[in-house]
Amino acid sequence: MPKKVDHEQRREQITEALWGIAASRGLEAVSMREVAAAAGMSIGLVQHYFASKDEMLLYATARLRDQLRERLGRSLAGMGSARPRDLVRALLLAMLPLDAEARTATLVGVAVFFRALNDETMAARYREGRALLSAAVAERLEGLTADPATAADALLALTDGLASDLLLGHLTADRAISILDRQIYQMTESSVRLTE
Amino acid sequence: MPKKVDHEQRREQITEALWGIAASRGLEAVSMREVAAAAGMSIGLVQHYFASKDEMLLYATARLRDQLRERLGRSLAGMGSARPRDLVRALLLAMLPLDAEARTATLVGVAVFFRALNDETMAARYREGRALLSAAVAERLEGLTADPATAADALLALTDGLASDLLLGHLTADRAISILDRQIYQMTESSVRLTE
DNA sequence: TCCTTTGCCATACGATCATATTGCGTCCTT
DNA sequence: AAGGACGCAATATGATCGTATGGCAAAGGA
Repeated sequence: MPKKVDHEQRREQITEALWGIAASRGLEAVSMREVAAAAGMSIGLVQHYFASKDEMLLYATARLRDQLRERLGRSLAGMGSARPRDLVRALLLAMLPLDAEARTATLVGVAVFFRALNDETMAARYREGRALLSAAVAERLEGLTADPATAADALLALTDGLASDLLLGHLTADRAISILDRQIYQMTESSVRLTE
Repeated sequence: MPKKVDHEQRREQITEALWGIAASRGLEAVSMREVAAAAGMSIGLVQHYFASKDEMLLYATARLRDQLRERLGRSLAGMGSARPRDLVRALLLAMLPLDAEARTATLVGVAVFFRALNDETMAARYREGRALLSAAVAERLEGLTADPATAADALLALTDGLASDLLLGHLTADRAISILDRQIYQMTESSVRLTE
């Protein structure tokens, strides 16, 4: 067998170029030519590692999910003994575009969401990930509120909305975090009130 | 002067065709050719009423804002004497994709939001409308909660998130409404508790 | 009645896209 | 060392895009 090249590494390299374009100029600006140029490759090379643009996008979104999982894991790491309420807070904060990396990820995520609206395959994948996320939050709300599943959906919806406002600059980071904190507090607080 | 044609009506007709395409196949599927075909016109005719695609999109988004305003007004009509809490509820419900017309409007709105992420002109327009909306909600929360402006932003963010979940089918209409109701209740209720 | 203005259409143009094709070094295997 | 598989590039192909252009029918003021 001839020259050995790490396919996975190449694919990842291409994917990062793709994310850069998607974050700065939108997913609609992503073309084979642009990606190749951003990755410093020829178009043919990109084609060599991804048979089609769809395959490339599919791979990129799968890696995005991996990255979110990593981010969430990192966020929870080292606070295993914290109160469940703080774990929920960490999870939700990790989903907000509060630093450059998270902003890129969020922008790409929005682009994927947008495409999913007219692509049932992507929509199914999106719903699946969403359900997992909802379950993860609900799990940590167990005992803190009367209806953890509903509370989790509400918190996730709020987080999504806050993320949109942050992306557009309608809210500042401080303000978004403050809103989220207040909400988490109210939800867990009121349940205590209800169950007393 | 020669033949008289209602320009505004033509433009509106074209705009509705554009919305149909944007709602069913995304804003990226909107092209002069597609719009012309959907409106049953020639490409040249569309060009005759909109000098460029950008001008067409600009008009379409402006009309979208008008339509939202109408919808909100309609929703508030006839309940002038209702409790402020119910007015807020009506406002927020009117922003959710709960019927076909609202779904189309929401889809187009998402498409506009998405484009605004990489288009500062559109972003500015979006933020402006958002601020107006936030003020309208906050105004009706006056006296019901400690910090009406923040509460309004929180409710709008939640509504946006719920709308996304509804579009993708992650939440049912009943569930989204229930979450929104609970949130409105908690916000006004808890403030009473805080201010007592 | 004629002529200018307008509504409208058909088509052309250049750019950009995804993708297919072709070719050439280069390295591993035998 | 020879040959085939692979990494990679250059270019061709056909589709689709926004927009420009030229022409024709009709209508209303002169």
